[in-house]
Amino acid sequence: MKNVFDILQERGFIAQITHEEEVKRLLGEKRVTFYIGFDPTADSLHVGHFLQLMVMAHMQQAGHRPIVLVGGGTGMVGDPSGKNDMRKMMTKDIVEYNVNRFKMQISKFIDFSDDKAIMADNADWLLELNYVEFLREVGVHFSVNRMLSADCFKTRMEKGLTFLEFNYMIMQSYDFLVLNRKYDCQMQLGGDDQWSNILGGMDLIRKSEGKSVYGMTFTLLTTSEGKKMGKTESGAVWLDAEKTSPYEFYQYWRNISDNDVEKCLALLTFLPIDEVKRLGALEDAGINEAKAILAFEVTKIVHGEAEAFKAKEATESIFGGKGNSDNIPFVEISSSDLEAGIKITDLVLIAGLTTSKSEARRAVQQGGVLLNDNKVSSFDYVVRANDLVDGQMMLQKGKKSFVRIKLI
RNA sequence: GGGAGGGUUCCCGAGCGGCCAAAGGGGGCAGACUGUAAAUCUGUUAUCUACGAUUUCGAUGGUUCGAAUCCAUCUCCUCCCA
Repeated sequence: MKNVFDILQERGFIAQITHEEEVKRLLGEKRVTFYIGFDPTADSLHVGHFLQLMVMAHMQQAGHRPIVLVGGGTGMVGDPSGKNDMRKMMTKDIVEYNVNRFKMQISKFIDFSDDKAIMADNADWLLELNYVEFLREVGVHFSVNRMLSADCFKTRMEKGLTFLEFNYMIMQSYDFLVLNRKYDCQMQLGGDDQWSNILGGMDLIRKSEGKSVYGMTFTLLTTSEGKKMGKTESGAVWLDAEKTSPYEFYQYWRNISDNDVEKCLALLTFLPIDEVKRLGALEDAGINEAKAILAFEVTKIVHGEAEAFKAKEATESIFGGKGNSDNIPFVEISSSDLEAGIKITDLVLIAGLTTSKSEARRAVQQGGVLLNDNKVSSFDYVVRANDLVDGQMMLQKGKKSFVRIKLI
């Protein structure tokens, strides 16, 4: 059986690693307990978290034991790494709410049965710390000079850094120590922006326990243009179906840039690496087809096969003229409203294709709104019952946004 | 604690009494070209009961016929000194 380290490496996950040889040996030898932390900065996981979950899944498949650490405590402070400005402080209630959402979502991806994985929340130990005791036990081991020279504080040295945030690194380091004592956790993994924080924890464990532990970071999901992946005009791409529908989710990957196809296939799907390479090397129509596979596979992992299939069918129906149009997202309007006549701008707004009537109006003026495949020529147009085709209407804005209008 | 500078529309950043819904850039959206890609070009980018009206320039109150622009108080941020 292949060492999971090699798998992660050939798929392009690994960015930095503390002791390559030791880690590789360790992972090949025995069951290793490792952890990744997730701070509850929002009420849903997003694509960046998904990458971390994929790593966990690979590790778990190789027989190692993941600890999912939810940051109910660290979330109260906020990680300054790589941030230009201080995050807004979240209230306790929001943090708690988000923590619960995270726990629910994560349990869909990781198998927690039979002690195969552990869920922990650092609120359990961070919130009740005694300040002076903590300083004496943990604080002594940190050199402020060294911390300040850490890369993750660089940008903040210019713009200002509060003591609150400065402590984040120490809290995260302490997490590692606690998990090491409690579960014999030997590795911390994370996004590459977590490198400094991970090193902090390793140092702390070495100094206070005299034990060697390891750290590994993963490449951040960026587009070939260097932007963070998983952002759209309407915000992040969420894993929560309520916040980003499976169809939208599918579409995001279907529209990915040519240059990013191979990377995404390797990182975000379980397709064999040879297949990934083959698909990534395709050109023209081929690479376009590879995107369909990518979209399907990723959607399948996140939302399940049935939803992935629906998204695919909807897509084929819209863009390929075949397939089942029943799966295209829809909104419902009442037949009495339709009887009275609905202005096209209102309909566009109801359908969620724009966020204001002004925007809807502009879209119509620019020739960007189509009703049942016909360009709507005037924003004064009133939609009536005779616009129904087979009892419904297809409303389109631009080239890619489609919504069915159904009657209730 | 003292001093200096600053908070402008999604973001950056001009404006410093009327010509300001506010230059320019980025981003977004739409159109052309395409492969639901990238690049490029064009238009557009507060809201609405829309040739007009309403709300926006950290907050509140004031001066003025009229304020993003002036004054007062508050608040937050950055820098320098302690």
